[in-house]
Amino acid sequence: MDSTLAKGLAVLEWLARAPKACRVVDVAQALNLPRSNAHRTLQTLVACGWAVQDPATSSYRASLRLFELGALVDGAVDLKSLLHPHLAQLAQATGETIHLTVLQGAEIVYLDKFDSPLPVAAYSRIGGRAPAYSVASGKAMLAALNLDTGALAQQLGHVSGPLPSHTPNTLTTLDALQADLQRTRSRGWAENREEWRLGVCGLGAPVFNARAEVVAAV
Amino acid sequence: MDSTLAKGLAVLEWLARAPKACRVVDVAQALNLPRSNAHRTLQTLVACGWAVQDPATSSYRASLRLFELGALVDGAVDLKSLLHPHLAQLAQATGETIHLTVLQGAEIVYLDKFDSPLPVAAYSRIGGRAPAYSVASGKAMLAALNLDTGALAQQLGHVSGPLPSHTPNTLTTLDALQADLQRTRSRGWAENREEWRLGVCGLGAPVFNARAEVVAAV
DNA sequence: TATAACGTTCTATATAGTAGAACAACTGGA
DNA sequence: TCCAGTTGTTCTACTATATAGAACGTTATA
Repeated sequence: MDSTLAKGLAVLEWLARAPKACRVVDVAQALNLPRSNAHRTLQTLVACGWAVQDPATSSYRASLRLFELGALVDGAVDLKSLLHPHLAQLAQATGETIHLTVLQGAEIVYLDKFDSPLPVAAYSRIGGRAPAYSVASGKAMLAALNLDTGALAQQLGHVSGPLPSHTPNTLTTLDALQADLQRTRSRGWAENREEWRLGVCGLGAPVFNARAEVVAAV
Repeated sequence: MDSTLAKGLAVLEWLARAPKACRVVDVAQALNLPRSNAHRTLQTLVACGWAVQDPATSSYRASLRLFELGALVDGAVDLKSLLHPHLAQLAQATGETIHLTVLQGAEIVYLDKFDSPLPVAAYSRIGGRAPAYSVASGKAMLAALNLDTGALAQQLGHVSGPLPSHTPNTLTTLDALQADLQRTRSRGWAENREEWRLGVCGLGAPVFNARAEVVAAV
């Protein structure tokens, strides 16, 4: 394991997640590095075009390279551009907020989004995450995977005890979740009745690829 | 300069740009690395969550982390703070005055500005406005919008007669403007040859968001 | 004006990555 | 079925390279 590379990636991620430009000391403190070390790592990121340094304040930000390459990541792009017009149509026809998500372990990641013209609290963001077992799209994918309880626990990284509760409606046991996933399979779509955010309900349906594998959800 | 980090970033970029999953030899050949070296770098990327390895073929792909962080860069900060360091760099590299503007109907608004060290008449200030059809950044955005003459007239709030003239060089007819916008599109950038203030020329380029919509100009 | 904080540079040291070989698993022909 | 070639992964000696700490000069702060 290249520790220098790991350190550089950690710095890059820190820069990307920082709400504003970071100075050398900020990075050094956040990642427990000597100042000289953080400085050299940042300079390397700048030299390689992954970060930019403000000449005035000499503070650093993630560059647009991250955004540029992120947009290129295969699968995300294909799926997204493929489904975009269909989702646009769906959004227009229903007037509801439409999400396109993929499953990543215990969480879903929002790939694409169409905001409803109705005034609804925006709790999601493209690139954002949410627990798969508490949102409709996540449950649609979990249901389509058709896992037994052991595999389901592994998928969610669950060891023991109740699942974290986000609202009074959250399903907090694997048994309750499995029953819900069973209903989802027989019904054909997933439901979220304020299990993640109070006041927010949703319907979810899985998206399959040519080999009938779940690749996303709407 | 951390060569290990630079190498790792190069591998990551290669993965992101690759149309399909890459094997160790692919990466090794592409970047002129020993196989063992490429292998360790890829393993580090996987361990840090920036790449995923297909268990079946043992080939590698960029993970969604790039997409996730890229979206963060795009959405978390406003246009001005996002572009500020890049514009600072551009200002320093060129020694010219740099403007960041957005289109508001018939006018552009200056969002950000870097003054040239050269003695140039300061005709603009942040928050100030100028007629879109007479400055380079405005024409860059108008060109990117790709409007027909009717829509262009509406955008500019134009009813009839010649457009207001600011210098002898100002384009005063919609036809002349349309021809200039057509040249702008094919050329890729906009030019202002003393059309707004005598003695002041400029180049303009549009700034697009993730959905390829014009959001600003430089 | 004095002091602290910070960005950057420098250097001795040892850690950590490098390159090459070796091994095992797999592929495709003959 | 056997053999040769390709590839993923592991191992090892070597040294190049990142590290940590101090030092320097500059910029904020009291």
